[in-house]
Amino acid sequence: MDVDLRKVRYFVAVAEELHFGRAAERLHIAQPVLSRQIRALEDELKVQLFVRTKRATELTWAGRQLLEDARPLLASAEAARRRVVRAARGPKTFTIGFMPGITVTAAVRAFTAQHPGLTIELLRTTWDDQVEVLHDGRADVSIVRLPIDQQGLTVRPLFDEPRVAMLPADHRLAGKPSIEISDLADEHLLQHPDAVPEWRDIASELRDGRPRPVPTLHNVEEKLEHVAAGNGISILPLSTASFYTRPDVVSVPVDDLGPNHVCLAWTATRRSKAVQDFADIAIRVLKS
Amino acid sequence: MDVDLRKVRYFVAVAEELHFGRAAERLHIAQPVLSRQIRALEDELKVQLFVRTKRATELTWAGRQLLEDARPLLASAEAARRRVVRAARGPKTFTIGFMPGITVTAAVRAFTAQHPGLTIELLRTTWDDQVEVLHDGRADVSIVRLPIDQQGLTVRPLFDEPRVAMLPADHRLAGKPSIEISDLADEHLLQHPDAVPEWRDIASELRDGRPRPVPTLHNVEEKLEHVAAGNGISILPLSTASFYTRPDVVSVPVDDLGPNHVCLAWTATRRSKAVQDFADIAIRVLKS
DNA sequence: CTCCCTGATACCCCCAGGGTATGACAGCGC
DNA sequence: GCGCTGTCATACCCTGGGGGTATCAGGGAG
Repeated sequence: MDVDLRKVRYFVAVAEELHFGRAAERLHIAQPVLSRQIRALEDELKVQLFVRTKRATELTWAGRQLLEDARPLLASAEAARRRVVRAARGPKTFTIGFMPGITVTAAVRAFTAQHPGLTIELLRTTWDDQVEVLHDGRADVSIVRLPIDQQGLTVRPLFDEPRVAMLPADHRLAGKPSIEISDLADEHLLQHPDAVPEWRDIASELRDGRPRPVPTLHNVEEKLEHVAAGNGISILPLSTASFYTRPDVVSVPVDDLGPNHVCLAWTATRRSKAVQDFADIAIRVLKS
Repeated sequence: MDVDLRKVRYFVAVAEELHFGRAAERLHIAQPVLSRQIRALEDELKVQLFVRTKRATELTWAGRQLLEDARPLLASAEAARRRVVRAARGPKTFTIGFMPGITVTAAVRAFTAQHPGLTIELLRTTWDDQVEVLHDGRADVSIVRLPIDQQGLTVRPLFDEPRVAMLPADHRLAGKPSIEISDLADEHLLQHPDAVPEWRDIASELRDGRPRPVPTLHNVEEKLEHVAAGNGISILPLSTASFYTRPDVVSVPVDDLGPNHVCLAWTATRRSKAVQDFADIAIRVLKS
């Protein structure tokens, strides 16, 4: 009748390892058990998932299809579970994720007025986990900065805001009224290249596409610390830049840098009146 | 570890019936078994899902949350299963749902050229099942006519097309160069009111909101048969209207009727290169 | 030809999911 | 107040399936 999620999880392990022994080890079960579970799954679906030749294991087309579907399925099961556990705590709570520098007060106020019985929680996110908190059920909605992986999410645009370059106070460009991206071509960018798509182009043009290693800096404070130390520069949305101020770092407008798109996102598979209401309010209140 | 989908299904039955006995009957299992399974689910999640007073069963907040998440979860499990079974058939097939009257040839051509190894199947849908085929895994993408329930789907607009009124050839308005919605206020509309949102307004204005019973007509042929018989009128997108022609039914443009929005939709939780590629091509080729 | 690597098979144990019979308790009718 | 009824929980049994270990079977490498 229903597929067994345990078997699906086992399947994913085998599909990823392409090796029953290693997969079994990873799952902390014995190899024969795993062989039998996979065979049981194949029997249930009446479909062959792997071609086992002696000496090699590989996926069939059906297996590829299942692998494609399995991960989101397991993820949404896990997210549902987390949401249920969370819901048990309060009469009803509603968690809003937000990136630092974004002001959600107005939307929260209006939403509270409309849902007096609801406990509203705020969850500060970073660029890395702004989407993750939705998938794992930690937040009901999240105010995100593009670009994000929109996979499995419903995303509604709220507003755009300009981005600025953060430079050490003693940098040669510090104090200029405005600069262009190409002025920064030789600088080391202290963030994931996806966060600043424009960078890829100038970087590959000017440096032959040799990407410099990107340090993993997960929050603004750390980035600014490195900027101040002269290890590189950072591109930030204006509101974030003006939220974190320190004397040894200055911000400079960049003429030809596209704006940062701020959106509201939530899990696409959920229909909840609260989520819908919040979306309506946020779009009305925050949309520029 | 993973939630058991069987238990979740059982939970949904109890949550819907709010009665263990009836739910058990619906599930074709004995009532004590169901009681025990629900309790096991509660223990697993370490959360109370129902408040059982003698004489009544109702949901806790956690239960409400689970009910909200459970149905999409079960649906996506079922859809994944169907897709896997389908994938077992061919080396790789890609199924495109479409509403009658929509020409997909151009997009399919371009897509075939890009994916020579892929077998492309076309699945004709109706207004009722255009979304269903996505949720149950019968199609990978579907070309839909709004309004639809966008729950769980990613929807990209393709183009708009005008809609016309289909009238019996001997109707008093037949042959007019164009009419307005209000001219049709007294007519019986032979389709689901959601399909023609403008209707609700004039219907409630002019007839005190008493909705006439809507016959369940699932395809265009049946609708036109009834139109010809004088049982009512129908609103159709222009391309559909010109696709089905018969001498005893005529089409008349309606000035103040909004256009029909044609979109491409697919399941939001899926990331597949094929789906993404088709979306890019369809938007490029079909977008007006 | 032999050895090793890898998945499959055989067999055991035990728990969980199915069943039936019955209990406990609230509300209602008389 | 007593008994009836409706409803969920408890007690107990049986079977199947998921976990384990020991071992087999077959292909490649040397």
